[in-house]
Amino acid sequence: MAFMTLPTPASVPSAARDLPHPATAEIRLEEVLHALSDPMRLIVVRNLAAAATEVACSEVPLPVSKSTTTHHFRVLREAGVISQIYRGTSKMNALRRADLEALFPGLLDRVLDAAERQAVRLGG
Amino acid sequence: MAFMTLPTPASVPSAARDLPHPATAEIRLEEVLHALSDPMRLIVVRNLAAAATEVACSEVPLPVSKSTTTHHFRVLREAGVISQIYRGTSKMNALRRADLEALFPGLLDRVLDAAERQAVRLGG
DNA sequence: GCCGTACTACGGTGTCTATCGTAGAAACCG
DNA sequence: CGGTTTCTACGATAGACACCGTAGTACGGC
Repeated sequence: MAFMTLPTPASVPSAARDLPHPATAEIRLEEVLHALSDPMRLIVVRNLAAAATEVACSEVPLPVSKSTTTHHFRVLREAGVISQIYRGTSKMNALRRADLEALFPGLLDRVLDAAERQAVRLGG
Repeated sequence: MAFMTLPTPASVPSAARDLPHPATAEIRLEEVLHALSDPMRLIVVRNLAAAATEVACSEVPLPVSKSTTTHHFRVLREAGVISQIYRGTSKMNALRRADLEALFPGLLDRVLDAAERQAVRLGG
């Protein structure tokens, strides 16, 4: 079993672990809405929308445990709302803005605006 | 207890059974999104949006039982998405367009458009 | 090689929910 | 009044889900 010390051939990408993302055509409106209907996940999405660059999971403070945070990020990824890639020990997250815009024009922006308005309305 | 046969004074509305609706300020984005994230309820909302007038529960054909249909209409009402009033033996339903538009401008229209696009995309 | 950081997988728990069938209330029609 | 239609309330069930803690993996730095 000599492959254990192989010098990482070109066919093997740098990231050992690949995360499954739905293709754009596989994204379903019901699942997107469900993903966005949880308060914790809405916080995550608003944070990602406000950030200029990609954001690590740990950079989004949620009032739940680490494992629950992981769970919410996975729900968002599996619904097609965010993309995730490993970068070092971190997992970077970004909104799939272009994909969502192509499928559901204006939807994400309206949800973000609605969330902002509600946040202001309820104790800004 | 003479009120049993009172001739319906002005203070008593014609409908004996009153349905609880959330006030506009009580409507929450998370609950609206959750209400819209179910396929059956999305069918209902699209039907109501397409109809010119108010629609009875029985006029929206869903592939589920009668009691399940009742359940879905109640979820939509309690989330603030629709209004319901009894009219004879029927219960009439209508979208709370103005309330939703005031709270979350453009949201409902974007969801309806997204649902339409997805329906076309997935088997016209 | 060892340690710290970041995230995950697993197993468990309590709650919610989508579904059904049955039985029944409320209003209209004859 | 009796029958029909429309919707509901109840009880039950199976599955989903939000949450936790523990244990473990992968990576980077020393």
